[in-house]
Amino acid sequence: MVSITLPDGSERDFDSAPTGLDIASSISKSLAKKALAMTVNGELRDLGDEVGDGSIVEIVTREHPHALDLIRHDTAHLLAQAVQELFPGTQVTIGPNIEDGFFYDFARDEPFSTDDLEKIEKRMAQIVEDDRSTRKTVWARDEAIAHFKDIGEHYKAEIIADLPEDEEIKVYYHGDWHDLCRGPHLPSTKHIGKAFKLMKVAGAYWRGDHRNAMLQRIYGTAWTNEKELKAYLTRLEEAEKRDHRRLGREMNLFHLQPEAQGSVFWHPKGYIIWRELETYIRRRLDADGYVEVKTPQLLDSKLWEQSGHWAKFRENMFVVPDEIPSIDEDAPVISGDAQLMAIKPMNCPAHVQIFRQGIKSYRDLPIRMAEFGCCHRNEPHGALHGLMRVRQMTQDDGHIFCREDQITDETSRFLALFARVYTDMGLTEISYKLATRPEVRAGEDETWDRAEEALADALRAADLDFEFAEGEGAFYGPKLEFHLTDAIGRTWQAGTFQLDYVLPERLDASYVDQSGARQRPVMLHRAVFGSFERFIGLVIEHYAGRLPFWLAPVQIVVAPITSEVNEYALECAARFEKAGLRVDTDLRNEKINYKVREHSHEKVPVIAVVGAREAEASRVSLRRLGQKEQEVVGLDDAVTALARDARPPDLRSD
RNA sequence: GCCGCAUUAGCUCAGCUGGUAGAGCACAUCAUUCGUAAUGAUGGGGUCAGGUGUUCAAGUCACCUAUGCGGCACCA
Repeated sequence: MVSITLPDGSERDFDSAPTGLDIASSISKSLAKKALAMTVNGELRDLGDEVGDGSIVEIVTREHPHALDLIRHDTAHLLAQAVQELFPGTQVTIGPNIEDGFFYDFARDEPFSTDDLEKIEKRMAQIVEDDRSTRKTVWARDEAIAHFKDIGEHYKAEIIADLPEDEEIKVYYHGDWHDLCRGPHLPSTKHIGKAFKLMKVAGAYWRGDHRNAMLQRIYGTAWTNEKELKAYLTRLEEAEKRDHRRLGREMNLFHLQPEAQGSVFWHPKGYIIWRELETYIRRRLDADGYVEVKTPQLLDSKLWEQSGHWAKFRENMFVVPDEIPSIDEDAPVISGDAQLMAIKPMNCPAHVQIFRQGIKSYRDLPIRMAEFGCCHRNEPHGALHGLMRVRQMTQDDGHIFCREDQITDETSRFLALFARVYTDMGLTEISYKLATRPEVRAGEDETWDRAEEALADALRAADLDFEFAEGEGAFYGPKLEFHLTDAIGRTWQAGTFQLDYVLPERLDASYVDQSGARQRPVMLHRAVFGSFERFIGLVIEHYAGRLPFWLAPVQIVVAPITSEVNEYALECAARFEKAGLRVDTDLRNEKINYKVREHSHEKVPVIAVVGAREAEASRVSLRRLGQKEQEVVGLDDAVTALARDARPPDLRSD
């Protein structure tokens, strides 16, 4: 007798160990039909698995939270199956689920075209129609390796060979087609449904290593029903509309061009956002005890050799010979024995140079040194992306030189600053990561233990949920990373906080302690925005271009209804401007509908419409972006109210 | 950097199997003075990313280069 407990607490008895399907059938016929898989004591399993006595079993149907993952993974198998039927000789590799879908990597000499995707989709639909049933088999390791080698699936054979010794080697059949897989899977292909779509083809390295062969990755999405699929596709379209590259052009904020790839041309309107952010963060830093500095753009390569950057990042630095180039056309421009300079890719070594001037006492610490430092990094072409990944960037950089016993306080202090700024910006969806020691690193393990623990403690003290990014720390110390997500779902690091014991050593920074002995300070690298470029990109996308009033490049447009009141419109604009507001007037001979439409598209927060009635009574009709209602108020009141609205968040007392 | 795709007017895009460029918006001019998301008419504007080749003939085919896009790798 085998006894099974259902989620509602009821028990069912079977003569012998039942399968999930047996259990579902014992409950109802319709449940057996709908069943996709089951959980046994909380673990997701195949419906065909036998269940032992005393287990708690839940039948998983399409409505179950696990269903979507199952469907997506089955769709990945479906894709692989269709590809191998249509393109014999193609090898399968891996095909995991990802956010909103899945991918599958294939090894094939010919690239897949967009037309191929359509063909593959059709074949996938056919296989679903065929309702091929799933069968799980367990293989002996050697047998499995030999088999996959035999059928020309060398990547699979490699995967099996690398599986842990105790791992069961499961091969799933969907009809005749089979694949190595951990499972579980749906009972048959028909359960996948129709709500899937292949999205794109891309290259990807085998095992994520650029030294390996490049495979062809097909991305797809799958949902439990077609309505969800449609909603997802709509979501993608909407996301595209808030892409900062598109809004940057539409709102005339900035542009990029081939002659300066990866470096931004900031237009007047875009640069207003920059300036507002800069003066804002400068006030925040001043208030938080930072001193601001400015350091050279071009520094001798010797300094970079000493700091360790030359060895690690030489390829990504812009290097300049310190000599006058030859004007003789036949002679090489650079003689070859010139001393090399590098355009700074970061500010830290320069800040250490300032720290090193004079003798520092333990009483001087911490020193919080800030710089809006313009850095250049020769990023690979394929990495460049709008404002998010550029070659010239300005960091809101800062380095805190402190004693080891001050690390915890300084970390907490930074987290508090960070929280204030991001709250002010309206950015709430932040993911926190603690990047720990990489394999290749400097420093003792004990030091790393202390450093990682200090950062983790500070995060916990600030009550922040975070995840570990194992092995992703810098070579000199662990990092806190603060990530934001862009319109198309990619995450970008914005702020960062890094502990560094190495650079002070390499660049010989020291202070004098209470006993008069020289000590190494700890260096904390930190940025709140990260870079102005990326941060502005993220802010634009976060607000879909509808920036908060204080950041809006043009805050008010005064639009007269007829030319009769142009004078009055100019007078209003002058008043707004005098109150420090950024205002435009639109005196064009156009209908008010036209003007409202256009400035709404430009995402101007307030349109002040004036006609004869307003001019008569010294009033303005205010229309806020996205609202139809208007508010007719006296000009004086409008000026006062809008000037109040325009205050940056840190200058508001109410 | 790697794989794939793209590059046509300021923007968004047509242009079938090669016969020598088209729309909408924008812009300019004129008319219109019209109360909250497009007034009408007229007009100007392109060495079809750059280069080389195939061809009687190339926006269209091939190759190279550049840039962009989607991924991958990288990211102090």
